[in-house]
Amino acid sequence: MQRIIAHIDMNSYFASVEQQDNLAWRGQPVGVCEHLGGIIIAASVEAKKWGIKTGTPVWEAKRLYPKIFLTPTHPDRYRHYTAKFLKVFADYTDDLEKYSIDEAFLDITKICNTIKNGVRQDPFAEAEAVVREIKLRMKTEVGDWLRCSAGIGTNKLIAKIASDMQKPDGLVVVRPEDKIKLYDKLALTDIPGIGFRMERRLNLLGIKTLKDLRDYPHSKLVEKFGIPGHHLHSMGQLEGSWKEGFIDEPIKSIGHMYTVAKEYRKPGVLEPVLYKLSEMVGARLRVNEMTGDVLHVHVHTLAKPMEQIMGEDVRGVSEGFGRTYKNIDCVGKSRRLGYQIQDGRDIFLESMATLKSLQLDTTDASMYLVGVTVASLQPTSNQQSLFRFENIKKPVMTALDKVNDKYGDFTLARVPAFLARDIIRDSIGFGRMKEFKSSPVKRTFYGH
DNA sequence: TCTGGGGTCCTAGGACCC
DNA sequence: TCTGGGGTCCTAGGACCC
Repeated sequence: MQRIIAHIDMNSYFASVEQQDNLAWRGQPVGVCEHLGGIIIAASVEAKKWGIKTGTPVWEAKRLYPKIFLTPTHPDRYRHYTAKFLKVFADYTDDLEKYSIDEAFLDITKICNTIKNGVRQDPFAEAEAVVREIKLRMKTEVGDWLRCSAGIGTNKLIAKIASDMQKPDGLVVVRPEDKIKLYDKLALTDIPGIGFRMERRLNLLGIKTLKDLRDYPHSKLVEKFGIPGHHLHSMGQLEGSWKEGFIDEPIKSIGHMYTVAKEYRKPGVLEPVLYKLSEMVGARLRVNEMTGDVLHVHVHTLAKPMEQIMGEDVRGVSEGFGRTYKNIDCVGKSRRLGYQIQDGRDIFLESMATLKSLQLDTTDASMYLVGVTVASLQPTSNQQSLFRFENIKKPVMTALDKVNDKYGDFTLARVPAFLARDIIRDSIGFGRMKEFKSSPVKRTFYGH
């Protein structure tokens, strides 16, 4: 049987959902951002025509198109539509992999290899018909303003590359005999898995194009790169990505991070931020019915001036939004706790201990990002007795989760007394969304 | 005016055990 | 008292993805 994989990728997803739910914004430039001092994280098709794209600073977007509609993210709504389109996909195959919030792989091998009236059908023609039907159903059943681009190929790598070739609302079929043509069209970094750093390392070996990579000896790649050398080889052959197979993989870690806005960068700001992040992580652990025993805390400091890294090895230069970032100092520390953790308060106390052990100079106002992650997760169903004081804690947590689920995060919270003042006055900048709109629910905190 | 926040995988090197 | 090598676990951090 000819293996057939489809990759379906939503176009300008967050921005399209905002337009789907807001008629006045349809056909207009819309930008989604975390806060007005940050960057555009999703731009509508109309905004893209004005040169506004993911990664554009908000101030620049306003300069490019002053009347742009700006909105904060609405993760719940994006998840709502994702669940809807995954349900449509599930009508066509059991081998379905949600790859991210806006894209999925479908193994449609079975329904594409059919025999009608004794005649074997062309599996690629069948696949194209199936995906056209899916695209139509997306418009009628999921959201009439939502569009997606699809790619069809013999493996996940080709399907993903194909879906990227025609946007928006595209459909590209790559038959086995078309594979050779891809080598003339694609750059190294068009291959998912090859980024800025890997491209540079390949360039140093004289590998400048995808053809070069295809023709480079497998054994030499392994010699230079180890295990990733095997992945590079199969990417070069367009034979499959580093991840093949359709597995519903369990969640391995849950974390939150937050960038402290410039005007809030002052000594002592990290603790209340860490507290809020810890409670958010705890709430998600409870929703997912997971606990973990590894805690990771990390802090990023301000980017170094470019002149300081001139001539240095470019380690630490990171990529994103098609741009290369300046050097960023990151410190992080993981710790195995020796017990299972779930309660946000416990997470906070442990992460405070970790933060202290990092011995950062907290008078340094340049610290700007703090994150906390719980890893090495396992489902609570596997555990017998979870927590000390479970009989007291559980009803409290359940009640808190219920209220916050209905009225929004931190409507009700247990705040350690020494942080209460900072958080009530919102002197940490965690509530900058109020630049967009005021919350309909009065936020209430009580000391603990 | 000047860069988000959520993840996964992999490696290197140290600790520790046999 | 001194020494070998293999295996495993742990942590820090880089690279990459959307």
